[in-house]
Amino acid sequence: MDFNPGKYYNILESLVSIFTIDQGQVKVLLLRKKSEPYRGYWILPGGIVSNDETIEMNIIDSIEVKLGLKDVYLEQCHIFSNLDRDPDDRIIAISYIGLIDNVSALFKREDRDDIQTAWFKINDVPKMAYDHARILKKNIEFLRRKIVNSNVLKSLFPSDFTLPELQKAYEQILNVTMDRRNFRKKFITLGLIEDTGDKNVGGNGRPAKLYSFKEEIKERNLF
Amino acid sequence: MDFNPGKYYNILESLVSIFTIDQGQVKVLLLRKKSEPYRGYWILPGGIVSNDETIEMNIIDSIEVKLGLKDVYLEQCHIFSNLDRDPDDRIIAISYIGLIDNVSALFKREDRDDIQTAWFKINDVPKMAYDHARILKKNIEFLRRKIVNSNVLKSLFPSDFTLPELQKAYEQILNVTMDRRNFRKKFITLGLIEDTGDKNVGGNGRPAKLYSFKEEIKERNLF
DNA sequence: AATTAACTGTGTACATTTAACACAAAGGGG
DNA sequence: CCCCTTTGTGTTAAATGTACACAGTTAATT
Repeated sequence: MDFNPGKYYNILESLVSIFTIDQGQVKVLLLRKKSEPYRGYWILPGGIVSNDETIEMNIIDSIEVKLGLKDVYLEQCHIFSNLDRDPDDRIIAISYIGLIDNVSALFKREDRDDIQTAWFKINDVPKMAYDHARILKKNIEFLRRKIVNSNVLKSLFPSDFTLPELQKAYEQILNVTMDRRNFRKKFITLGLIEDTGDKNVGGNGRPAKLYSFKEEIKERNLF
Repeated sequence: MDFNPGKYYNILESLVSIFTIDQGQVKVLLLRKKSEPYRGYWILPGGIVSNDETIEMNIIDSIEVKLGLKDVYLEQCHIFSNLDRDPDDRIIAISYIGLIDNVSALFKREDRDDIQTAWFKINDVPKMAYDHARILKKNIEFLRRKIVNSNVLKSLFPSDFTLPELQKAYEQILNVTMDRRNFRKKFITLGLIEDTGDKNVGGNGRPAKLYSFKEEIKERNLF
C-alpha cells in the first residue's frame, strides 16, 4: 500500500435537529443560508469538528454561541459518509437530535445580521440546502422511535404541561390518533407524572390540569 | 478565530462487533494484538477510514479482506469521540454491529501468521485493548434493542434453525428466561417463519422441527 | 342570567393479549 | 423395553388494550 498521509484526514461536521413542542406542535429549528451556494435555502445548525474537541463539545458550542440555547438534551443519531454529499468537499456529517422544552426555547438569541433562524413544524419544512432534508428526515424518524423514552419526554416538556398537549405531540410524532380517555388512563397509570394542582387558564373550554414529570424517574421506555 | 487548517483534520477508525449464533450461543468475533501496545490483548476488527471511501466501504473491506467473511449485515451503532480514547493519537471511533448466520460464519478465513481470531460468548469476553471493552458493551446493548427487528433475526439465523435455538438466543441477548410454550405460540402467530418439513436429528431428546424465515418479509419490529 | 360552544375529565363493558401451567410425543441409550 | 431428555400442543385465568357516553368547567353570546 502506497502510504499517503493526507488520505486518512477527514473533515467532520456536526448537524443537529433541535426539536421543541410549542402548543402541541412539534417544531424544528433551522437556519437560513445568506451566502452562496444555496443562498436562501435552510440548513441544520452545526459546525466543523476540531481535533481537540468531542462532537458533543462542538455541538454544545454551536448551540450556545450561535443560538444562545442552553440545556439541550442531545442524542447521537446517524453518520452520513456517502461521497456525494457535497460535490466540492468530502465532509462526513454526524447528526444529533437536540431536545428542549418550549420555556427554555424562549431564551433563543435574537437573530443577528449574519444569521436568520426560525422554528418549523416538522411536517412542513422549507427547501433545504445540500442533503439536509434527508438528514432531517432521518432525525425525525429517530425521534419517532425515541419518543417513548422517559428522558426524551422530560426534555421536551417543561415543568407544567397538560395531558392534551402531551397527546398532541405523540399524535404528530407517531402520526396516529389516539383516544383521549385511553391515553390519559395509560399515562397516569405509568406513574411518571404528577398533578401540580394548577390549571391552564385562558384557553377555550374547560381549563386543563397542569402536570409535571417527576424528578426522580430513571430512563426507561414506555409502551 | 485563528485559522489552523490542521485543526479540522480528524482520523477515523471503524470498529465492528460481528455477532453470530452458534448452537444457541451468541458469540462475537475478536482479533488478538500481536504487537505493542496491548500485545496479547483482544480488539474489535476494523480499519482507518480513508477520505475516498464511505465507512460502510471501509468496514466491508476490513471484513472481507482480513477475515474472509461475506454478506455481513451491518448497522451503525455509535461514535466515540472522547479525547482520552488513545493517549497517543486522537482517533474517533465509529462502531457498527455486524450480523452473520453460523453457516456463513464457517467460511471465515484461517488465521494467518499476523492475525489471530476467535469467537467469544458475549458474556465471557477476554481482556481487551484500548477502550474496546466499552465499545463492545455498547454494541451488545445496541444488539439487545435490535433483536426484535425482523432484519436482524433474518441475518443471524440460517435457513434452517429450531425454535429452541431461537429462544436461547433471545434469552441470552435479553438476559431473561421465557416460557417455551408461550414463546413458540407468539413466534408462530407472528407469521415470519415457516416449517421446512425437516427435523434436527442427532441431539438428545425429541428432534426439533427446522424452520426458516420467509423470504418476502419486510423490516419491522416484533414485540 | 341563561344559553351555547369548546374543550377537559372520568367510568364501564368488551375484546385482545399475555402469563401460568400439565401432559403427550419422539428420539437415544442402556 | 424402560428410562432419560428434549420438543410439541391446548386450556385457563389475569392483565392489558379498546371502544364508547356523559358530566364538568370556562369564555363568549344572547
